[in-house]
Amino acid sequence: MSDTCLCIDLRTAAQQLTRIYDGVMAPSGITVTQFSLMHLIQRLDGPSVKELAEASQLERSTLGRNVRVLEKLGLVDMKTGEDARTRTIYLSRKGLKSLQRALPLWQSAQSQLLERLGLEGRQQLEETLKILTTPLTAPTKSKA
Amino acid sequence: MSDTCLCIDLRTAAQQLTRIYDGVMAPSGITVTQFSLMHLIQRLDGPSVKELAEASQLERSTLGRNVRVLEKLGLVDMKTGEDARTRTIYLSRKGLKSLQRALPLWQSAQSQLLERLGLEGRQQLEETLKILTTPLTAPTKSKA
DNA sequence: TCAATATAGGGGTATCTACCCCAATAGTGA
DNA sequence: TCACTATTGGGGTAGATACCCCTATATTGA
Repeated sequence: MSDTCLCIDLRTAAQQLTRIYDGVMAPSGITVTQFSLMHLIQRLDGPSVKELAEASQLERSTLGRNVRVLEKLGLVDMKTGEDARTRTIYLSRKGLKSLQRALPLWQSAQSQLLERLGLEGRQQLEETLKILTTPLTAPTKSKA
Repeated sequence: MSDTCLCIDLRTAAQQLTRIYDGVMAPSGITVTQFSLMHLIQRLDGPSVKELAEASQLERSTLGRNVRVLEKLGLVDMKTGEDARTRTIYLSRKGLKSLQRALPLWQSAQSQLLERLGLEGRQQLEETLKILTTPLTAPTKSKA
């Protein structure tokens, strides 16, 4: 049992969970990945690529490409910010509608799963993920 | 707190964990993804693409492409099976050496994390992932 | 036997992801 | 002011992933 790779196990579970959410959200026309990104865009209210990347914990270039997909789908718009280097990202009208259409579907999947987990299970999961994503080789207390 | 998407949380954690493993395993020259695939190839002792895909829970085409990367790196070889439609996959000498070089590194990362989790945490995680990846029941599909 | 069906791989295409590097722009210090 | 540095996006490249569909090869049934 302990010979299966924690990392691969977690990744596989995440992929399966993605498929579950995507299945539920299919009628909305957007995936859970897109949904969460759009949700974040709405929250941050016109973030730059860098800000959105940090908030989503994705590489700037990765995030940039993901946003471009949304842009191609007409779900978000971008315009140059005051700082001419930056590009601010915001939902288009169509994007907002998609987000609103997707919200109850996401809610449905999310709440079913939360219910399954129970409050304790949810907290345990959160704690466990924190433990697993804390960098290794930190030479215990005090820095190098 | 419960407003963060379980799916995205899990995926993000898996990505971070992948980076952790990859960091530890870097000296071996292979990633944790490649490691686990090669490990599986060794275990299954010359699997077909389909068999390896099932064992790794990946799409056939996905798995095929992943194997091709390993092949390009000279880590695995393939040859046509008795059934001329199939291609059997096995580690090359170089692949075996890489795997052996990587094993203690993987072991190191894995055991450190397992220790952090504790036996109970490990079992809880396993249970939680099972819960999260069990398909949802059809949400009373009333058309539309 | 041989046509109909099923299976195995793989290509086309697309998304998500990351790393490295470059150009444009902003900020800073002499 | 102006050269140096830092920041922001984005391109190049590449891996991992999935879906759809095609070809080659079995398998099966009439």
